[in-house]
Amino acid sequence: MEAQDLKKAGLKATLPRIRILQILEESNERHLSAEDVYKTLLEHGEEVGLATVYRVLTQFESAGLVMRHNFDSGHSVFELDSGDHHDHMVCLKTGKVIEFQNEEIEKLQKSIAAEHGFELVEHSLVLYVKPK
Amino acid sequence: MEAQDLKKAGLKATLPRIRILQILEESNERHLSAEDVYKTLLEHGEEVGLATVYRVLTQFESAGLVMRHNFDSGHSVFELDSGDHHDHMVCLKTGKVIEFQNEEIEKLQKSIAAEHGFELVEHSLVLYVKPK
DNA sequence: TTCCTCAACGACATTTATTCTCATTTAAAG
DNA sequence: CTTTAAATGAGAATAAATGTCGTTGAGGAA
Repeated sequence: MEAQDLKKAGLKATLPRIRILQILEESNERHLSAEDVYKTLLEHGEEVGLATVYRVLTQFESAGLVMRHNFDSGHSVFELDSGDHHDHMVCLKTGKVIEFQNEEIEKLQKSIAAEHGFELVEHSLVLYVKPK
Repeated sequence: MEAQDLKKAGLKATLPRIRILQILEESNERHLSAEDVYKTLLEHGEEVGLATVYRVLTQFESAGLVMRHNFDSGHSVFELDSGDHHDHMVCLKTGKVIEFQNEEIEKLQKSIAAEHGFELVEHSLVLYVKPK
């Protein structure tokens, strides 16, 4: 039923878009770079250009289907936007990414922004951790 | 007295390093990209290569003299490490960067990491805000 | 279903941020 | 002042991402 999701998001249901959406859904990793997606397409024998992957991921971001993260790696990674907001913890040893939620931190952020006369639009919180 | 700071950090006190340190200290902006530093050098008529600017900033980071941030802009910015830890708030309208500290958020982060069996090494928290 | 049109695509050139290479220069120890 | 390893400048090289442009195809119209 992916084609419908695309139409709802205002995007024509083209083959590259459907395939990329599938990869994001079915991948073991929740966080994929454009290159990751591209390589997976190639492995599946799909004929999709790298430029298209970048274009489509950016469109998905605008459409609210995926979220883009810039951890400290110098390139973007994307994950399906499941609606539930969460932050990330990256293990410096293994590179593993763990997601977490904390209502209290969210509240504090809003009040900090407000204290400075701003409204919080979004935020990025990444904890870099190592095994104890 | 910058030369001494460099020696203390284990770096030879070369002209490019001294100049770059000065620029970081004297700039109006606390957060400068490598390009920003390079342009400032050119304006001052200094003959320093761009590659050197990148090298020196990376060395400064390793030596703990500066901190590197990767906001959402696709390139790194650097600020002098004054020792006092703080997080950042970026205004989406003006691009202005405001610094803040919040002890409570810090504590929560540590306990979240601990809950997952990790030790917090460092973190990156950026609030993207707009004027109210 | 077939046709038509514009959005989307693939291939590849280009840009941007950054790093690498290597011949030359320089800080600072002797 | 000499020596020498470390640092530098110039420019080539790389990686991530975007732009260009001729071709293709999704999906509404006929």
